Amino acid sequence: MPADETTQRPSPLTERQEARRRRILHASAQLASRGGFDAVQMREVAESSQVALGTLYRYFPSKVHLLVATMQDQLEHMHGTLRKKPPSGERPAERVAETLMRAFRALQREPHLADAMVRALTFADRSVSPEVDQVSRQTTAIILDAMGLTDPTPEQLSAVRVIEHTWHSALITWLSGRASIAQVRIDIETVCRLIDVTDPRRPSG
Amino acid sequence: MPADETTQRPSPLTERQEARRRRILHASAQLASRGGFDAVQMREVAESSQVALGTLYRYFPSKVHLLVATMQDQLEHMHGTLRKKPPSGERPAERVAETLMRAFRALQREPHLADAMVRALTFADRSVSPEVDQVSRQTTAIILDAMGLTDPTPEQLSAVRVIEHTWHSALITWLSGRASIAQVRIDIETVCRLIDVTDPRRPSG
DNA sequence: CGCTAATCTAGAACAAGTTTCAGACTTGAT
DNA sequence: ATCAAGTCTGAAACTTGTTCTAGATTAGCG
Repeated sequence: MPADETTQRPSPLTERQEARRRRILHASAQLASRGGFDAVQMREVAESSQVALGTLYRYFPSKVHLLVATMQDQLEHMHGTLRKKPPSGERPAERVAETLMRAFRALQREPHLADAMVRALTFADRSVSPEVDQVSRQTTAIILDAMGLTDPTPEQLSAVRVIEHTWHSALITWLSGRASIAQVRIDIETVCRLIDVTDPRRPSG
Repeated sequence: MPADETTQRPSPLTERQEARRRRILHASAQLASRGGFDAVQMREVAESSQVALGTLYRYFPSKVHLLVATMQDQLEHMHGTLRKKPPSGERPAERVAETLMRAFRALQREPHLADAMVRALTFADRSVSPEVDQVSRQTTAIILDAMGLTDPTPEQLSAVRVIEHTWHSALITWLSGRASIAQVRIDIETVCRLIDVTDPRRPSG
């Protein structure tokens, strides 16, 4: 597969560039933690990461790109954390619900950061598709991990996609104050039933 | 229930005010149809609806408010259209999937308008909660209509919420070019299986 | 009709995302 | 060490959402 402009691998960064990138992502997460999406102001990110505004834009071509990259960063971290303590439920549906609720609790500890990342993710337009896709793949991996599957059927993949849809949208309703934590939990548990329905070992699946 | 500031009924508008409001919503939908969220620029909306910018902001306190109101408007219209030709499937799950696919086809005819409305809806923050809630209630009504239910159980309501989550999020993935029309259809059909699972007439529900 | 409060208009001003540019600094190759 | 190409900086400019102001218009009322 030839590398087109949306797939090309980033040319390797020098040490200083890598350091700049990390400073930027750190500043972004820090500002987001304080006041959510609106508090991440590009001039402030540039200033607190000691980088010129133009440079910030060279690394991340828009605020949404920056916040989606911040999310990638946090997700990787979370996937690592989740791996250490695998979910304890017996049935796959239980394990997935447990995993998502654990992630949800982590987000509740930094609601502003969650706000910034999730809003950026759903507001992203086509120019951010590759990055958003990457986040989606990572999320899929987390869910499949929890299910204990390495070789899902197309039906199961569809169920996983629906779970991801529900996860994102439920987060948004919670973040905008239209749903309680309890309601998010119920919705997650409800959608996880699809895992049972699409389990090929089930007779009626 | 006392009317607080978020619930208070709007004082009745004069005829000219009603006309202004309609002109604004019309201009908003028109610009959105051309170029989506970005093409709805407040100065342009004001100009093409022959209203001063300040007046536009008096009617709709932000661009997101305006677009969510535009969505309310379109949804009402769609609910009316859908009522005329009720879905033909036998099982509730089929009828809901059919209804949503019909709505989806309508959106495909105006993808830019869909983009503007859906992006506004998911980007809306707490200040728009009442309006977004209204849209959500309207969507719930459409789905319950299709199910043929007037008295849903809490479990069924949860399934409906999950269907709405999937609907919004699947639309977003389609609008941002990350999912095909076929994939949206599959996701809708998949999530609609929850209707069977939560049907109280089923033994294992 | 004539008054008062509310509403509307035009336009300036402000805020934050984004772009641009000239000049200084790094990097990599020779 | 030196040169060319690429990168970074600081600052200004531009765009679009939002706010503000002063004056004109309108609506409701006696």
